This record gives sequence, C-alpha cells and structure tokens, in this order.
Amino acid sequence: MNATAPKGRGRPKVRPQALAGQAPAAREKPADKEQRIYAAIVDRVMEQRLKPGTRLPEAALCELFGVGRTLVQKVLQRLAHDHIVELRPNRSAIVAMPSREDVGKLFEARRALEAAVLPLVAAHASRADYASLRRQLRKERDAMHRYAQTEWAGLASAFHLRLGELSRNPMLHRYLAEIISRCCLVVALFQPPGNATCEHDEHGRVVDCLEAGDVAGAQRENDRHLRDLEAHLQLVEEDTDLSLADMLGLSARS
Amino acid sequence: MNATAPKGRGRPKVRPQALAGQAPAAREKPADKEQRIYAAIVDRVMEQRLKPGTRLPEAALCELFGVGRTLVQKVLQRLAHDHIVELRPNRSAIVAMPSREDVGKLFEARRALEAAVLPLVAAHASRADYASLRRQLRKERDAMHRYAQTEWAGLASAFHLRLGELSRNPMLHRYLAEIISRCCLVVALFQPPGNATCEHDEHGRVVDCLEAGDVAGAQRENDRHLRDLEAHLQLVEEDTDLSLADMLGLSARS
DNA sequence: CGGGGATTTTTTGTCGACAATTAAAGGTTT
DNA sequence: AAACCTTTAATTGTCGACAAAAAATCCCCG
Repeated sequence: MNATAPKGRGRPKVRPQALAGQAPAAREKPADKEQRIYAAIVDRVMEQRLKPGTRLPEAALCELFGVGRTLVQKVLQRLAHDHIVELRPNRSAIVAMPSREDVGKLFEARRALEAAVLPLVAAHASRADYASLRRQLRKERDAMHRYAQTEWAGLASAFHLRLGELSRNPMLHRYLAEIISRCCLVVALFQPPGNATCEHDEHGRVVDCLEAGDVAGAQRENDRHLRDLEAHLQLVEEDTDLSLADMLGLSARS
Repeated sequence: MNATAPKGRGRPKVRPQALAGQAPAAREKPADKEQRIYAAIVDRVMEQRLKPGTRLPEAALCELFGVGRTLVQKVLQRLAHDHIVELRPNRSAIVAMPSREDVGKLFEARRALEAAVLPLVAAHASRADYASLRRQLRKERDAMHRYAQTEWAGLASAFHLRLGELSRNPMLHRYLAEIISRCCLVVALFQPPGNATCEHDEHGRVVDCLEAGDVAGAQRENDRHLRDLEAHLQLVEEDTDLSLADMLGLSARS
C-alpha cells in the first residue's frame, strides 16, 4: 500500500507511486488537462501498474497532476462510468475490482462485440491498416520475449482496441474499449504475473483471416482466442486463491 | 423556448417546462436523488417531452429538483456520458442533438447489439417474461390507437430496452439502453410527430420467433425492423428540412 | 495479547462566493 | 429594416472553507 511512512497518531496519506512524475503542463485547456489525467490513469491500469483495489484519493491526484479537486472529481466520475474506477460514498475511489460474476458476463459481451466489429473491420481496413496491425504484433512479440509484463499487457490489449478503431463505428469502438479495459482488470486480478494472456499466434491468425476477406474465419479464431483466455483464467483461478489474498493485502475491500 | 417572460434588459432565465413539478423528496440519500433526477430527464427525453437542443441550465435544475449544483453537475456529466445531453464549455447543457453522420453509425451499432442480445434472450427468457412482453405490446398498441405520441414513443423504445434486460448481460443491456436513447433523439429530431416509429406487428413477430426458439428468425425480423426504421428516417428527412428549422427555432445551436 | 475506545488525521461531499464567459434585450447607426 | 454596439443578467467553472465520514494509530483494560 502506497501510504506514507507511519509517523504517529492519525491516518497516513495515500499516494499511488505508479502515478508519480506527472508534470503539469503550463497553460493547458481544462479539457486537455482532463483528458491527460484520464489517459494517464487508464494507461497505468491497462499496463497493470495500477492494480485493482489501489486507492486514488482526490488530494493525491490534485498534487500529482497539479490540478484542483473539481477537475479530479470529474475525471474520477468519468473513470467510474467506464468501470475503470469504483466510487464509494465518503470513501476514496479505488481502481475497480471485478467480481467473479462479472467475468463471464464481460467475456460474453466481449465476444459479441468483437464478433460485431470484425465484419466492419474487414469492410473498412486498408492495406496500410493491416501493415500497421502487423507492426503492432511484432512489438507485442518483442515485449513478450523481454518479459516486460506491463508493456506487453498494454500491447496485447491494444491489438483488440485497434480492431475497435478499425470498425469505424465510434459507439462499438467505445464499448469495446470499455470491455477490454475491464478485462484487463480481470486479468490483473485473477492471473499471476508472467502468464501469457494473449499469445502472438492468435492475433496473427485473426489478422490473416481478415486480410484474406474471411470474416467468418476471423470471427471463429477470435472467438476461440477469447474463450481460451477466459478458460485460462478459470483454470488459474483455483491455484491463485492464496496469492489472491496476498495480492489484495488484508482487506483492500473491507 | 422556455425562457421567462421578457422583463427588460438582460438575459432571460431558461426554465424547461417539461421538467416542472419535480417535488423534492424529504430525507433522501444523495445517490437516490441523483438517480431520480437522472431518470426524470431520461424519461422525458425518451417520451420526446424534452426535445433535442433544449437547454438545461444548472440553476434551473437546482430549483426544479431542489438540490445543489454539485449534484446537478454530476447528473449532467452522467447524462453526457450516456450521450443524452451535450455539455459545452461555458455554455448550458442541452439535450443532445445527433448529427446526420451519427444516424447510420447508431443504427449499425444497434443492429449489432440487438443481434447479439437476441440469442441470450432466447436462452434466458421464461414463459412469464414472454407474457410480460406481450402485455407490453398491448399497451404499446393501445397508446398508438390513442395517438398518445409521447407515451407511445416511450413504450416503443421500452420493448427494445426490455430485450436488453432479458439478455441478463448487464454490459450489453447498458450499451443497448444508451443506443436506444440516442435513437430516440434521432427520431425526435428527424421525424415529425405523428409518424409511426415502431409498428406493432414488427415487435410481435420478433417475440413470436423468440418464443418459438427461432433465434435466426428473430434476428432477421428485428434486423429488418431496424433497417425499416432507419430507411423511414431517411425518406422523411428530405421532407422535413423546413419543419426541422421550425423545430429548432432560430438557432438552438449558434 | 487482543479488543475496544479515544485521538488524530485524511478524505469526501457540499456550499457559497467570485470571476469569466455567454446570451438576450434595448438602443444607435447605416 | 438590418447590423452593430452597449447594457444587463444568466450561467458556468473554480476555489476555499467547513462539516461529516472514514481510516489509522495509540493507549488502556481485562
């Protein structure tokens, strides 16, 4: 827990280290500030630098980002709408902690959304888009070989996010982005570091099918990939009950 | 425009009449207040009592609902997040005005979501659920026969919302709810009063197929229904350009 | 040693105030 | 009559202050 060192009586301050080093930009529009703060938090959640249950007090965010409480509250509400963060009355915001009941529903929704997105990708993606996707896959594979867990977790998700972008449907893109963020939280919570979440070949096979115009094939590969991912979580879940308690500390959710 | 009567120099207040009569409840939890205000606004948008472009000043909402600005701002942000309302820097919130580019994307997303939801409905719905759906269809038909436009607009949407509920997937349900609200705004903006938006038979046919376990049939019927609805908007669109200017007043969007 | 209570501090929710921005009305000029 | 300017008032964004709730620590007692 990133609380300050105990100094005596009273409640110690909470300052999440993962967000350190956010220099405020001079003369920035409020909307840009808001977006910068939002993105900083989302990125660290996606990269698993901010773990589920981590406290995000307003005052800490104000200091770290050099902004007032009004803006911080706005960002936190926004993050809560996207289920990245949980807000609780009279208590500090925390990085969201998906429940076990959420997991199946999230994957169900994700399969539906990705199945919906793939035909649109096939309809809209250019050769340059596919080339860019393959570059992304290479970066992903490199990160996996370097065992750079946080980088790779971000990149693995980024592939799926990119599919949402390529659908050219802003609504589906946004919903998929939300679902993927939430799946990242699930992975961060229920799977120990070091385990493969998305294997390189799976993404490559989806892209192969798309590029060949085989939408049904891409949907099948992707569906299988997502089901594998979900099943992998279920398998690991039994073994990680003890490490889960470790991960959460005594009572991140008393 | 629901501005107060002109009294001389100065800017008149804006007080949307559609929201009148919101008595504040005594001793209500903040979260309940928030939800009450949110629901009141959403309902009136869905029933087309609050038209796209209608201004919703914070002070007016504070008075009408008997709450402070903090809560109002929170609700407005939430409504903006759901695309019911648009927030603009230094200007009052307005009921959202979908652009023409939005329309196609909305319907595309809606078709995808409803297609995803229908198999889940078929998997989960009980006989009681179908009976309830049919009761809803009867209410819808009654409202249509009474030419109760606002009631019927609400009920027509309610059918689709109910499908989202019956999917038992909270994420898909929420996304569909948002899309349907936004489609209501599209209808309110682009289609004159009195035109049928959802015909009774179409909903009935979807329910028939579902109850018979014919998911593909339900998807086909529903897809056709949504495509008809969209096409209907496009047809009417050419004829309503003048009434659109009427509807918006001189410059609801200067 | 463990539990409970008191104390201290942190943190959130809310309000009022103020300044900046915006919108509408009235008056003036072309 | 239309365009422009001035005046007036509404409205939003933000901050500081305060009270309530919550969390952590310390102390005391059994």
